Amino acid sequence: MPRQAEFDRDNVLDRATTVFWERGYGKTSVGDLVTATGLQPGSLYAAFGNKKGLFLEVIDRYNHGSVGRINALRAVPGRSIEKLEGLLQQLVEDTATGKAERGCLTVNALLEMSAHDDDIAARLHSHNARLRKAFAWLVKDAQTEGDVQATRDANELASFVLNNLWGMRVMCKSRPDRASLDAIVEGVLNGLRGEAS
Amino acid sequence: MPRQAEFDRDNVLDRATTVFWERGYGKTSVGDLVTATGLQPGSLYAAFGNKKGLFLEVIDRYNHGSVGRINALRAVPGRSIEKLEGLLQQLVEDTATGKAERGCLTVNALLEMSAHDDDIAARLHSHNARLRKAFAWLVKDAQTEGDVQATRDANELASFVLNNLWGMRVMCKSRPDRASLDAIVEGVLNGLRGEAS
DNA sequence: GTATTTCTTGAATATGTATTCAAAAACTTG
DNA sequence: CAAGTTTTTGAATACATATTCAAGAAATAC
Repeated sequence: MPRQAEFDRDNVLDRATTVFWERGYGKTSVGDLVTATGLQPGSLYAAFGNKKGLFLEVIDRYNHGSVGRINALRAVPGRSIEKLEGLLQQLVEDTATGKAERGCLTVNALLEMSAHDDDIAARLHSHNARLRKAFAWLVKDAQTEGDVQATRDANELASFVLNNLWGMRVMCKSRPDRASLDAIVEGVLNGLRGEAS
Repeated sequence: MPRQAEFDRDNVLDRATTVFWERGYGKTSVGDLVTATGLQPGSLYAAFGNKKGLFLEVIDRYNHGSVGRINALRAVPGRSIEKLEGLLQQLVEDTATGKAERGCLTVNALLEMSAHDDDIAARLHSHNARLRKAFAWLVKDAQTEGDVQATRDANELASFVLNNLWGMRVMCKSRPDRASLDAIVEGVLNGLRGEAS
């Protein structure tokens, strides 16, 4: 068993993630990936097949991380509605300070690629389904704790939450004022609590 | 005053809009625009400067239409909250049936281009400001009609509405189920009505 | 130390792109 | 009809791109 690869796959994927995140799929050239990862074209293609293969692995990792963070949050002690609120407020904070200006890799990729590449679209759809399921569990927790109306389906409420998260992933591109972002969080919480009309 | 241009500028812009909307800015080649508009490269460049100039004119027109529709809605008789609900439900309908799969040209462009081109980014930001202002007027109407809590700023509530519209412009790419979309509308209306915690 | 297998290198390939420009065509005015 | 001006044409330009591949380098096994 001679000579093993020199590079660290995780490290390469991290660097590739940054580039794809900042530039998008289409505007990221293989040359950009070569300089960012330190791998020559030949090595990149040997390891990941092609640009698309590398991208698929990047978004898989990204989604795995996102879903993992939600699930980890569930395990932490505390009221679930406050965890949800904390999540939203963290995004507000990052958006208001410009830290979240790159947006969400998944959302960016969905808008850029879903109409052009069925493989990438399918992957992103399954990622979204997984993320929504994770949120649905958190919402369900909040329902049993009495902080969210229990009469409505947790999956659908999770869609409402996700809808606002994604909206903010759009809004972050135009540097919104904090008051508006706070109003969004308030709106989401009111919507979850909501009395039927 | 010799020879006037043969093509109809509005017609050309309409066709260009369709192409940019379906393919995005980056994946739309000048060749695509040539076949879609029927104009040869030279004529296109004479009329619009370059690809970016044409795109800017396209998104200007698009925003003008969006804002115009909201303002026109205000002039129609009826309760403003019902107009808002109708707007949301129309988007739900189009999203559920796949008619809105192209998403929103402005949102698509914002995510694709804002990090890459300052001119386009600036234009889109001012478009967004105009759209939010139009929504704020509609929300303000609903406040004076007593259907939306009057204690909160109309601009901020408009941001909450817009946030959900934009979320749906992301969601439409993954063909969401109707129940989730309905839940979003319900959540928005609850959020607007909202009792302070 | 040698043989063997794998990784690495980076130039070459083939394709696609935005943009320009000189020549031809077409319309208007006198 | 003739002169003048502008539009239209489409091939040429200059550049960027994803991917391949043959040669060289490096590590293991015996």
